[in-house]
Amino acid sequence: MAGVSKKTVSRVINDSPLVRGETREAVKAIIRETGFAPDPQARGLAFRRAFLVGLIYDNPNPQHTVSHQQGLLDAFQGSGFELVVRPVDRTSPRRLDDIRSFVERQKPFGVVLPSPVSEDEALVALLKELDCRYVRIASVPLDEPDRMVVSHDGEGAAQAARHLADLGHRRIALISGPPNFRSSHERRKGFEAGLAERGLSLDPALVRQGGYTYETGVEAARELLALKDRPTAVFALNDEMAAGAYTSAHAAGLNVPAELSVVGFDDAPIAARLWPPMTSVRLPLRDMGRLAGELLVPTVQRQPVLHDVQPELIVRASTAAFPTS
Amino acid sequence: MAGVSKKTVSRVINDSPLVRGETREAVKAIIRETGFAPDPQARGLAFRRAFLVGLIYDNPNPQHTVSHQQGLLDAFQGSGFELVVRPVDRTSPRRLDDIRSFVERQKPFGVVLPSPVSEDEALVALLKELDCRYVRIASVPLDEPDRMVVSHDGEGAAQAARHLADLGHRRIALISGPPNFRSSHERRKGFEAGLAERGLSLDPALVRQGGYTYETGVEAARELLALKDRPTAVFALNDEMAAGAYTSAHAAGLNVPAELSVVGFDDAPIAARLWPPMTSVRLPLRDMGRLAGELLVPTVQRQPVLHDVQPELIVRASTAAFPTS
DNA sequence: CTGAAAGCGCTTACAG
DNA sequence: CTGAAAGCGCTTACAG
Repeated sequence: MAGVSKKTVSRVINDSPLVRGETREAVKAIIRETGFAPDPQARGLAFRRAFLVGLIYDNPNPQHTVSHQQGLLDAFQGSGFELVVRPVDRTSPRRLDDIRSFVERQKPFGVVLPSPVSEDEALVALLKELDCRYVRIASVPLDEPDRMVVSHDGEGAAQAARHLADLGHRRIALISGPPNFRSSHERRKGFEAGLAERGLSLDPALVRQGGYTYETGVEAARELLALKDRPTAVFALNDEMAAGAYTSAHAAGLNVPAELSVVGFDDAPIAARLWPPMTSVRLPLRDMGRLAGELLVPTVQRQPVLHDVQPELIVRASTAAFPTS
Repeated sequence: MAGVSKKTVSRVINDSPLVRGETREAVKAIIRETGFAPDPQARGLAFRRAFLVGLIYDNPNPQHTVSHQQGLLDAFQGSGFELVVRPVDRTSPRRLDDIRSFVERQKPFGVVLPSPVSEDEALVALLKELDCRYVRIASVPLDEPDRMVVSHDGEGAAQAARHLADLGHRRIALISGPPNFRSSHERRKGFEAGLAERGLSLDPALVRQGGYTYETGVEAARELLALKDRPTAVFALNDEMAAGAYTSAHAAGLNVPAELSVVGFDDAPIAARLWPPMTSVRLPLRDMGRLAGELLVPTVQRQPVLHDVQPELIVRASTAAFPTS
């Protein structure tokens, strides 16, 4: 009803093919001049689906959460989608009811699930039942490609293994993660594969299970360093536990890296701030968030979307040749 | 039109006083049985205001962001409000346009501004112009009480000062923060006040300005430790810079705490993971978020809401008596 | 204190 | 390819 027609505008906004190119351009021009922006509430009501994307997370590492948020927002740039944040307790049985009521009430456009929530098959089943789109972020493919961003943690762990092997280490210890985290298995498998490439294998006596926390890292490393024939290098499956290994090395009076090389995983901010600065495997967390967002949200002109991301070993000063030359 | 009437339900949900107690209870009972939940989209459309609260932040410390989010969600528990996340670049002139279009389009119920965004008066003026409610989180009152959560950083810094003075330190250095952060001034003022209580004063020769980053902490501490008459203790106005002080102490071959006591501010996760574990001032970040949420959102039965929160010095192993007995 | 009407700003079928 | 009608699920005045 403005300079042009009236509810054809709706068609233009929603990219309906039933509009002549001429008309479309005219309307677009007006929209640009006016700075018109459709009301997301009204649009959502009519669509029966809100322009919100939920981030459902349960990660002890705030860096992961914030980086994923950043990446998702990179993807939503100018799309009109908003990011809504939903922490859950993955050990709580109430989590399913929480998510059910969130999805039923808010009718989000979709949700993204970083690990370890992405590994919660009961939650994913619920999402399917509710007909809610989702994208999972995990270390390995767990779903059809359009619903996955894969970080290949195993490859990162393999890089760590090669690095330590190439430095001459032979007695290499591993502090693993909790068995209910998929990433823990993938990182371990990748590490063993990397060692195998160099003709080495993991000595079961040099493996301790941790829980991805600082405290469990302290304890696991304490045990390892108390061994008669102690390891000359240790790979911890995340930086929190690697920081724990530093602490136990200090407590045992061992110098890092002269007497013990340490490698972590995550390249959290702490890695570069410990002394000596720690070698660690970096995950492109922000990119992972961005890819998840691109997968979830339909953008007008989208390049072929990637589903994979590659970890990278950041070598700092916590690893040294053995024997010391 | 159900067991009872029909659009009286609306009145009940919105706590209108124009409903008889009896009717109200009857309707509430039905609501409870049915598990009925009003559609936030439709409600928002009619109210011309969405049931979303925006968190507008620009904080380099992800722990702050995530803890504030947690606290806000604690407050929104069961209220039907959702938290939408909006990082901004406080140095970008575009930030005002970004926030303007966010507020105009989404019509959020309100926004919360943690520091340093809370100190951005141009942004606050914009919010007022747009008639958008807000709550600021800052180290000192910057606004009327109902729009403020105050963390009293100065008091935390004073505790650090007293602690170091009581340990016998006299040559105490300060690594300050960037001048455009209000918290930097407040922490410094509080620190000087704490020293004054013990009859001490800050020696200008022992003050260096940092930028709240690890790197600036490294540099500031390097200079301080190179002084002929070097300090025996250093207070850094955040943990990132305090971690930098550890690094420079290592580089200078100085033992913490035997030759240098270090105190940080924030009690970030890194504080407890450094070696030796670091003494630091803790801010109750989650509580701060919760209070901001309670201030913003009208809850049925609300206790008198607090606007203040108190920091607490967490003493660990980076501080020791001087001279060493 | 409670009901019938009109409207929030969009969209989806339905005709032309 | 484009317009007029009905409806998304709620709320705010307006009468009773």
